[in-house]
Amino acid sequence: MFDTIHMAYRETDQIRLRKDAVRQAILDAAQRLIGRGGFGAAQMAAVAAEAGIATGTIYRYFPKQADLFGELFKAKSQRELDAMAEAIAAGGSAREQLSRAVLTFAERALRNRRQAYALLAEPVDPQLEQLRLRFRRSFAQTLEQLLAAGIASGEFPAQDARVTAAALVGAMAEALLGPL
Amino acid sequence: MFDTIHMAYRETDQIRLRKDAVRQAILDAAQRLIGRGGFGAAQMAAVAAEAGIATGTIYRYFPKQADLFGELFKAKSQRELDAMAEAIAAGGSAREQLSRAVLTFAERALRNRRQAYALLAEPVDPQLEQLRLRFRRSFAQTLEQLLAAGIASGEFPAQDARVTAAALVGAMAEALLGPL
DNA sequence: CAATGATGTGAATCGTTGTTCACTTCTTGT
DNA sequence: ACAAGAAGTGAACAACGATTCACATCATTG
Repeated sequence: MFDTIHMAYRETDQIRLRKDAVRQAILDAAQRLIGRGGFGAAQMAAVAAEAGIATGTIYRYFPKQADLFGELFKAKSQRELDAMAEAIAAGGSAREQLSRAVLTFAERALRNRRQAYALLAEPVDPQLEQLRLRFRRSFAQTLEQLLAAGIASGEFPAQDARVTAAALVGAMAEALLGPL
Repeated sequence: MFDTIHMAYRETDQIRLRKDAVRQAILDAAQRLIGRGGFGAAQMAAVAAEAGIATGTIYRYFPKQADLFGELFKAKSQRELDAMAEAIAAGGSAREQLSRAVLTFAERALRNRRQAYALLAEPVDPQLEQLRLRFRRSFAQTLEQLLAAGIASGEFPAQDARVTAAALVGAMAEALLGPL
């Protein structure tokens, strides 16, 4: 009885690698579908089919759809935020920085319209909407800093930088809504 | 056989009045619920309960939920559009007109926040989203005319009035999103 | 190979709302 | 009172996609 105890199974590197690959395959599949048809096209069954696995398998890696979407949403939004920050970091006058920031945002959105629409305006469930709001605030804060610097240096007239920043974010989004 | 033919029933004024009252009661009930919790709180069953009638009765008056919502959406949005037009019609310089237009919009939104959120940003089904887009365009067109006049008179610098108008609409909406 | 424990599966289930419809109730004209 | 037709009812239904779960399969170690 006691000599048949088996400490069988523990995760090996081989398995860990495969699991990472599956996880990535799910993310990639979802990304492809979102890139083509927005979040609406990325139903769990469709993602599974695109990834070549069963629906249930997704749930071994992401407890909820919102977790899967959230991870992608964060990654993509963060990339846009970084791109804008980089555009600003390139230096120049506040006016030049602001111009580059807005232009960068718009150009990148127009280069990947479906994704931009998904990130900016597509109806999503509350959990994602929360994320979207947070990122909008991040964009606004980035612009707000820039504005504040411009105001301090006298390059921009005195104004409420926070409101102006929010207005800029809204203006960019709305002006892009047509083309998207 | 033939002497028992009854031309019974035809709509009388009494009935027409009652039907109008029921229809209005449905609209009022929906408006109250939307004013308290947005479109999401105005499920058909809830509207019926609020109006004191059965769910099915609503469908005697509105074939689809979107028809009910659409009628309210149009009425409310049109009122806001009219208010903005009135603010502009009060005259003055282009700058003054623009200032009044934006101020009017913001003040009215802040006075009825839940409704403003419902009209501006709450996730809704595609048919309503279409309406929202159309009204956003109407607002933009109103502002665009104003901008064009200001540019023609040399009061505003030369610019693409259409883009600026869309940006203004977006800026107003986004800047209000925080308070809402 | 056997035992163990994990991962993979996908059909069935669940939850949520809008919508329907067979039936009841009411109104009208004879 | 009665027949005809309309309005009112609300429980049942439909649609849709996320989520579950009992089962199959695979990997690991003694």
